[in-house]
Amino acid sequence: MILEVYGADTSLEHLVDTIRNAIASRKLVIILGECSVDYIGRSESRLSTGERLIIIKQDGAFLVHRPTGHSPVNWQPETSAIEVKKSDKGIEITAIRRSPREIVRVYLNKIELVVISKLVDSGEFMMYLDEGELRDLLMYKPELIEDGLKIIEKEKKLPVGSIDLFGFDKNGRPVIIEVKRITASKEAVYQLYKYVESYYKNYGVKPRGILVAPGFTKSAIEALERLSLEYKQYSLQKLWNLKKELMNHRFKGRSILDYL
Amino acid sequence: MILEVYGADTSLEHLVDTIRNAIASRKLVIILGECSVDYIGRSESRLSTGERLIIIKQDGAFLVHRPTGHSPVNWQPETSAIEVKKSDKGIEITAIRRSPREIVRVYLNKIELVVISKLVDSGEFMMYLDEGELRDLLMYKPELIEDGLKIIEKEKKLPVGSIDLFGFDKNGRPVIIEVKRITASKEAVYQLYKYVESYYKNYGVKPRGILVAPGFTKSAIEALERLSLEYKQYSLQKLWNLKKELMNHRFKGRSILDYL
DNA sequence: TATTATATCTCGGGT
DNA sequence: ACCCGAGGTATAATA
Repeated sequence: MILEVYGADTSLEHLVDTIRNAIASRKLVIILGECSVDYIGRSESRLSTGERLIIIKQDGAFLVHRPTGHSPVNWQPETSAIEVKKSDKGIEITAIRRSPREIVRVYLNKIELVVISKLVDSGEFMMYLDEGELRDLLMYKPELIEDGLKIIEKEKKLPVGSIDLFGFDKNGRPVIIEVKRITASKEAVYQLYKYVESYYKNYGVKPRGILVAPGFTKSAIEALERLSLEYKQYSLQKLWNLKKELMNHRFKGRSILDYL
Repeated sequence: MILEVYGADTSLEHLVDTIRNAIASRKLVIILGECSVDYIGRSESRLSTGERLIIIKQDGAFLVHRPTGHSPVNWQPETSAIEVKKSDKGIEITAIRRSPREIVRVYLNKIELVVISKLVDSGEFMMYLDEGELRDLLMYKPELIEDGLKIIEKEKKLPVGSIDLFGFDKNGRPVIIEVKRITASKEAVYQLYKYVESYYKNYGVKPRGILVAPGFTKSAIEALERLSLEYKQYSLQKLWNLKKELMNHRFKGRSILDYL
């Protein structure tokens, strides 16, 4: 790992050069120092002086972090240019984004530490049980929602959007299913309602609408009852177990999950 | 600014102690090193080995950053405990959150740099022209939406949520206004529709619904027409000028904006 | 490029 | 503690 560390004793000129070169050669830059920050773009903001952590990532992502909180106070998700220049008081860094047109400018008046590095990271990131996977698992085992339910399509397109799962119940009545992976709020209910109405308008048959989630807010249940919609709670644990089971059942060397 | 810097030559035992103490005394910890990361909580993820930047903030916020991208690959917005222990290969850091129950565990097998600091940041952050401010400006100058419009209430509560602006047009017909500060999509239309329907049910009078935004997606305009709703485009620049104007008109030493 | 839906969304404000 | 809505949301998928 490349690693250079500069302290408060380094000359500003040298720091400016160092940071410029680091950005040009797509290195990671970490700065600890006192600064104020201006932002102009989709909105406008101004942050007065304080001690902060500034990070310029190897792809130009730009972050200004205060000492607390998960989120950066100012940032630039992707930059078209990052300008570094010496000002009379310290160093000015400007991170520019082309579309939407946005500018973050940091006025550093005290620099305590600059770290330059180059991280090598080819690690694989795997996330389990996102909404799509839940939907696929429920499609594979619709009896978890209701006995006799047959799912015939996922992500069925309607004029107003696409339905998570679509099928027919044991009486042959069409069923529209909306899946959520966290507690469903009334927003989810309106989403489902929208699909049910749209289906009704398009096909002339009133379908059942079922909201499937690990939990429901009170107002969601009220809305469901008011709109004559149904809901079914599922256990994340059960689906997780189902997934593990399916991962062990392989077909032609691939997990069954790949075929859903 | 407190500042301690430790390189790869520091003993693991000493690093463990240093990091533990830093966390206990609510300091900022920055680590550069090679690690893998596990996460279990609202979802589950696994990240295999690679070089990363780990940040533990003064309030316990925990971030693992890869060399690219705005967002951390793993994180904990707030922690109830952070445990640091020496393992056979390196250092293991576990960030625990109580509610929702979540755990992020980092297995560091190479540590290149540890920085401990304490940032002092009492700077004030001001964001201009968020949705609330736009709404207040439109309330002050409703003719920007329509001539003869009178706004009588903001954030009017309805069973299904609260209306941004409520008033009456020049013919005395009630008007429900939904304000967006970015291009409005069909979601915004459904939100407005929900309010219009709810008002109709509650008061027995069909109100007009106007979506006010700097722009509209094609499907938003389709939905508006289908649902007999109206829309009005505003110029962010115009509102920005109005704001600057109001900032200069002061009353009892305070900006007029404070009274809206 | 624009639009849509999701997110371990986060965060703040309300009840 | 839950619920709700806004966000400079970011991000990935899709048309």
